[in-house]
Amino acid sequence: MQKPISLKTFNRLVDMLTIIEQSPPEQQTFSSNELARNLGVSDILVRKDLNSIGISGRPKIGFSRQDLVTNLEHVLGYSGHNEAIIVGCGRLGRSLLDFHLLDSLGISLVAGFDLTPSTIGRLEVLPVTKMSSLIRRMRIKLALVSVPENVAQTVTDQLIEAGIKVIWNFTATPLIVPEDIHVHQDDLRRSVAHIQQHLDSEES
Amino acid sequence: MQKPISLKTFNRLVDMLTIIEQSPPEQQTFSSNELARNLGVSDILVRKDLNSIGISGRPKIGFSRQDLVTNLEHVLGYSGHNEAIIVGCGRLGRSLLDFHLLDSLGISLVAGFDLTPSTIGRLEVLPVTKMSSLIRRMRIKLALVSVPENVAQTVTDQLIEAGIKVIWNFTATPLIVPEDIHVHQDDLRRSVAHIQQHLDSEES
DNA sequence: TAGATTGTTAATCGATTAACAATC
DNA sequence: TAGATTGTTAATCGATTAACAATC
Repeated sequence: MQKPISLKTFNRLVDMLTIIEQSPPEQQTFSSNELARNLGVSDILVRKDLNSIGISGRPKIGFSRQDLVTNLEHVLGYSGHNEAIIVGCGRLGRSLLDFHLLDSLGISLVAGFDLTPSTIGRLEVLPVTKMSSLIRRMRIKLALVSVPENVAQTVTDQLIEAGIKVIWNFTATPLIVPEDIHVHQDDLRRSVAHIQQHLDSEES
Repeated sequence: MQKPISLKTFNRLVDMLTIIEQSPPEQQTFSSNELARNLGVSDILVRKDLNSIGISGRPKIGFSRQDLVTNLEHVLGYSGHNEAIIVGCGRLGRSLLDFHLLDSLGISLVAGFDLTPSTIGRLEVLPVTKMSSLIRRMRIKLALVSVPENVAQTVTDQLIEAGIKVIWNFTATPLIVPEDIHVHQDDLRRSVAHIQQHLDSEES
């Protein structure tokens, strides 16, 4: 009966894994204090977070690298490799397709879909008419959506109908989906708003 | 003596503006309930958020579109247009350069920098040696950083030295900066982690 | 007026921190 | 042992919600 971890804790755990991966490989232990400094939070919070997913440290020593990496990767689901498709291959879609960072994080795009077929890099862009059958045939569960705003909901409905379970939405349109489907909203707009606010305060 | 708005409120305000912009232009008023449903939060919270930035509604009527748009744009800093540069024009950098969504959100990239000069679309990629002087000459305040992890901190130091005040960090390296510099961390890794977790739970 | 919707004050809930005991 | 670091329990803080009064 583990209680679910909060979004804030989850995000900090992702950041901790990043910090550890970027540390020199010979460093075998990390104190909560060291992680806390890098994260910009308190050491108590780091210990709480780690304890909550079953990682415990040793007094006077800290947390072992091995332990941290194994557990964090497990909890964060980094072990698996997932196939995905992308719908809408305009400018944004093309950027994402060409975006090998996704690869390195364990997501591989197997096909793109658009009204007009083409090829981008080594990836085929197929006509939307073939979308549903490919999703079914390859049992794809993840779709990136970067279509024009006015068709976002229609495309979403088709994706779900075909068996997609997780949607990464790069449009600004809030998508309406059934309970069991998860939408991850890209927050470029939020990012830009934050940045602009800081720039504004800079000028004044 | 306005008290500063919280990050969560800020994010909801961004989303509210998006919802309003996407609604049919003839819709002149919005009830807190309607906005709340679209945001997936309670109506009370929507009113609290709006009140906190000085927007008030009218009982039985709701909030006026005009009022919402004007105030939200002002608070969120959408009015201005900001120039930025990008350092590191590898795959990720190129995607960002070609990413006209940034334009539409009020950020225009004026130049890219890399070890080897080139041209991407209509944008010049200049050698890094010219970076500092251009930042000074054009009084650029915002830089997007998408360099290899191992030079991220060095590049950051140069940027700050040249007068950059806000850094949008697309590397995973946590950047160390003075108090008065703001770093906005891109959270692609967090996004991917969230998505993978949902995919994992789907499989079980 | 009656009904709908806003705004405010108090209550609740969850996340963070403080204090301190436990342990290597 | 003494010192450093973890882990736990209680206190604090902030954000959300509930209840209800105000108003068009």
